[in-house]
Amino acid sequence: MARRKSPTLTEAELKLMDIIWQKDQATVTEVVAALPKSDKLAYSTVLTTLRILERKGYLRHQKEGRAFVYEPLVDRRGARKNAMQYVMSRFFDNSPELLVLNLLENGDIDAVELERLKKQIEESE
Amino acid sequence: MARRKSPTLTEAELKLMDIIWQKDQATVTEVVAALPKSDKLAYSTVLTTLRILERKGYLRHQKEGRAFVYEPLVDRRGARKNAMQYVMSRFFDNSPELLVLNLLENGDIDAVELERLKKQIEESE
DNA sequence: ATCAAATTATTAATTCTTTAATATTTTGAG
DNA sequence: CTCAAAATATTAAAGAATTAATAATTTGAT
Repeated sequence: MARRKSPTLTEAELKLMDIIWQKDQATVTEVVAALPKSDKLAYSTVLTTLRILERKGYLRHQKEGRAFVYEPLVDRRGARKNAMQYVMSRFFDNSPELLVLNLLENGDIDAVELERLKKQIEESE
Repeated sequence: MARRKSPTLTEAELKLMDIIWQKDQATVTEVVAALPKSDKLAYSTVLTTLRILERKGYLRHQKEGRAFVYEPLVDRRGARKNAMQYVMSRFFDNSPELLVLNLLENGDIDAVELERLKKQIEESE
């Protein structure tokens, strides 16, 4: 038997999604151009990965003029939610409270941020 | 060229880590026995995956009596931290505050939990 | 000391990911 | 209409993950 599809976006996939989110929509050529020169990819590489993203339901494309224009079906907000949902279910027993508690315990949030958070909580009540 | 190693624990890996965390340490046979009958795995499958986990630095083993006993090098707390670190860096611009804000906005945390959280924040100040 | 049971090691098949070379198709320019 | 450039499609190689069959080794019991 073989492995299951990755439940979350992989590194390479995420890099391309970042570009498309930032530009709203993009052709293959535009994505290639937008890659940081530190890690350029071949046109065909980008095309293949965009296809995978389409198969996974993160993108769709339509012919516009001569080229395919890719646009997100899942926006950044949605991807964030997916990622959090996964981590929450697999590491934090589906408890957002436990997750936040862990952040607090690990000292990942400094005093200033804590104050701001408290205010945010009060507002959202 | 080829893909990079998964930065986080994969599904199959996580399932086995869950068992070992829960038991503190375990032989291959014990892990196999502890698998839920809904998704049993062959002895050799478990062995292979434990080897991978060892290669990744999540486990180590030592011969104890006749069998290898595997024990965690990364505990649940550490794995949680790894997972959060990854999500935070890749989806939340390294901002734990942004992450928590998203949880609040998405309504993932109910009123009772919010109260409790506020108290926790006050305590940790 | 030998044998069978338990355990580990080897090997392998399948799928996904990542990368990219090359082939084919489309289309704008002349 | 023809041709070259641009774009897409095909193909593929190699690493990683997932699963497992089978081979080799170890060891406790008799």
